[in-house]
Amino acid sequence: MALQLYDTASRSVREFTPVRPGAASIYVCGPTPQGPPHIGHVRSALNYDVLARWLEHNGLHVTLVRNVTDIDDKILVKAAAEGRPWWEHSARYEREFESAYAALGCRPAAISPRATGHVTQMIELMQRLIDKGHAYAAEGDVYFDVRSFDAYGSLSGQQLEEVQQGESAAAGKRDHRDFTLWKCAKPGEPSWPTPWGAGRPGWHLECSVMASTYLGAEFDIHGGGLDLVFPHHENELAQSRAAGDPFARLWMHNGLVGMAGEKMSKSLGNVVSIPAMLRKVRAAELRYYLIQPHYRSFIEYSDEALHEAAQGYRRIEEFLRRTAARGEVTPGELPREFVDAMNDDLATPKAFAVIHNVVREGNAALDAGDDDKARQAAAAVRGMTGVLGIDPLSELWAGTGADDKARQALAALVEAVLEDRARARAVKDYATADRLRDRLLQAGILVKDTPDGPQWTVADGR
RNA sequence: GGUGGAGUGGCCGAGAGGAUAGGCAGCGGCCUGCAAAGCCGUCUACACGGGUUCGAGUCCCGUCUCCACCUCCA
Repeated sequence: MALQLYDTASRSVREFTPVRPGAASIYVCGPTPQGPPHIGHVRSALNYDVLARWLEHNGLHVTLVRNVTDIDDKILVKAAAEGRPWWEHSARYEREFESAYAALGCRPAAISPRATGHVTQMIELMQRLIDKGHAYAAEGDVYFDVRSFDAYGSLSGQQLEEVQQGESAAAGKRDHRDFTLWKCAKPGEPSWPTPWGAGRPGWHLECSVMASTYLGAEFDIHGGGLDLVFPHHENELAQSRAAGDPFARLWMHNGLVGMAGEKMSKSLGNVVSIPAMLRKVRAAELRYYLIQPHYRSFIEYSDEALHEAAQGYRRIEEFLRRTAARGEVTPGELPREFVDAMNDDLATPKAFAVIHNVVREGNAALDAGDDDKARQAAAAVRGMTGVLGIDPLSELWAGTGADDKARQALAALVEAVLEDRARARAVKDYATADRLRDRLLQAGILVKDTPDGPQWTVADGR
């Protein structure tokens, strides 16, 4: 079965067929870095990271572009309030987004272009739209004429007549639903020269321009959060199509993350920061939590659910560690059911069920002493978790490598204590054995006896 | 007012006309010096009211509740 994806525009699941055979081009709406990222932003990035990994696993050369809208009203307002330049403000939070993505194993995009670096292309697009009668300049602003484009509303299913008052009414607008392509410069605000006067980009224009600059006039997938369908993506689509570009073939929208019945958002202030999350669970566990539910479903954040996810991850991790203790485990082939699940609109919940089934079979094999079967299961688990970016034995999550001198020293000390304990246990001196184990525990070292001898980990206290 | 989506067992979360999802937690058992892990077994479901059908979480109609978007948002 080939990959099927849900397409917002056609409201149906469609087979993915790339514009250019062997390659996949994806444009994802990234952040407007006006403040620190929260888990909703990261969820979005993670969903497309999983998509990209899956496409690559299927042999496609993936080009993923995630933009940064580095100028907008709020950035200007907040920067001014802090008495800092707008570009410093957005650059600072852009770095926070990038590091949050990286912390969760989200691989970098092919490029993360900034809106302000593409003003030349914006001017070109506006000129094309004006030439075709789809846009007009008025009092220094440039607007898109929504009534000139019949398909306006097709992506989101909005009927033009029913759309309520959009952006704040402006003097030069012909119709209150027309949206702003370019904003006239105001005193003290940054601006760039254009044939229609100095100003700065409106929202929407930057994405049309950056998508076509890097991916071409027609590309495979445009993604973003569900809250961007209208008006942002509707407007992008209108601009690009009206200008004559075929634009995205398929539109994907990820579900949002909520708290206490409301969506998490900067404006509501009910956000959970990434560093705060990473004090509760490890990065791989947070990633597991965010990608296990289907990407289109709404996640109602809760500590309990987060910890359950962490438990689930640890179960997989335990199994792999246990098996690896008996011999090297390398990533192997993916079970058919896993492949089918992923091809079915990235059905990660089913994919996770497959992983856990194989883990259980592998654990049973270990208990039965069937190491070959266990190793096979572990190989499959590494393969599956690898594609999802949560392989506990991967370099990314396995912890510091053997090159870490402090860790080596720690290992030597712990092993020495464990040897003493083993001697005590051998003569059934359990009082001494337990005292040694408790001493390690006090130092943060958790010891577990397994059929393969004692295993120790640095307890994370979670 | 318009548009889209959701209500599943203690919790999370799939599925979809005749079903062992999976995880976490609970209970019983095995294993274990203890602990942990693991294995086996097991209890709580499908918002409500009608209807279609031999048979409905699954289809149809109605009701209720919740969420998102139409203002910045991933």
